[in-house]
Amino acid sequence: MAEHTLAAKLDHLFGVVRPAGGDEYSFEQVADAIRARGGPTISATYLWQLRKGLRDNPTKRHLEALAGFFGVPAAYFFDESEAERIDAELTLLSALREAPVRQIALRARGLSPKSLETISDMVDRVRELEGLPEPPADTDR
Amino acid sequence: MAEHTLAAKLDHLFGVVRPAGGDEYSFEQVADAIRARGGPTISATYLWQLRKGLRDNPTKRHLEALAGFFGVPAAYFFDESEAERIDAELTLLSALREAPVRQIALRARGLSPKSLETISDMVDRVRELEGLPEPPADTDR
DNA sequence: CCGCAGGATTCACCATAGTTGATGAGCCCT
DNA sequence: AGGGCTCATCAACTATGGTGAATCCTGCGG
Repeated sequence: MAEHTLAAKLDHLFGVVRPAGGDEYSFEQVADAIRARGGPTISATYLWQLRKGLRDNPTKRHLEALAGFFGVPAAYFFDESEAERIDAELTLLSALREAPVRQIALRARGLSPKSLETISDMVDRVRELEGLPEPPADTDR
Repeated sequence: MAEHTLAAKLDHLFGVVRPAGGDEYSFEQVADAIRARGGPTISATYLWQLRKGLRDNPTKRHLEALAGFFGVPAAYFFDESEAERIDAELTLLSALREAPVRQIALRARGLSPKSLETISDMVDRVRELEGLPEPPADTDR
């Protein structure tokens, strides 16, 4: 199930870390974003090849760029245990990449259970009102 | 002092991890040892180039092989500050382990900016009501 | 139905990661 | 004082990592 090939990991990342809206990043988008971050050039085609497993064995610089973009340490692509640890946090991590969400999470800490529940309900309600799909499952635990 | 180029790191490893006797491994010895361990082929010349900095940017497999031989995690060869920064982020996440907070963060994703702001305000208000101190600073940025 | 806009594939090609082979400087024998 | 070893360095060459342009899909507006 949990293939620990590079392709599988990348595929997983694509699935989990998404742009604000909802659908996965396109290869093109990722390529552009990486260039924009000051990373090395990387072609959309190549990203596709890596994800599909047609190419494994990218260079150090490209690994750095990928790790940087997806917000994981480079070790994610190497170490198995590290990868697992991070996987547990990943959905939450990508959610927290958006500043406002982050803001809310940080400040919600320490509130009484009752208040938290109220807020949680409110979020769900708004979600419903805005016609959003079911949220991704909490992978942890 | 601590150059954090790949070359410097490799050089350091050569200096520090030595065979039983005393003197450094030769490039040839390392190349052979890596092949013997079932790793990919790697030429002595190439090792030299890497150590001298004439080549940086090796492939994933070669990085794995080097890390394996010298007994360090592959992450060793990547930028430390970046890794630390991301690790800090991940640690922050485990601070947010409390299920309800987590729940809120996950489901707040994708909401309109306006809604997010409203919720954020609400959280602050409740926080105030419950007499909680100023929230912890956002370590990002 | 038609076109067309954006994305996934495909594939031939180019740049460079990585190799092979040669050169020469030390070092140890005898 | 010179042959034979080992090793670092250099200079072509090769293999493969990585790219760009063309092609195939798919959904969508007219």
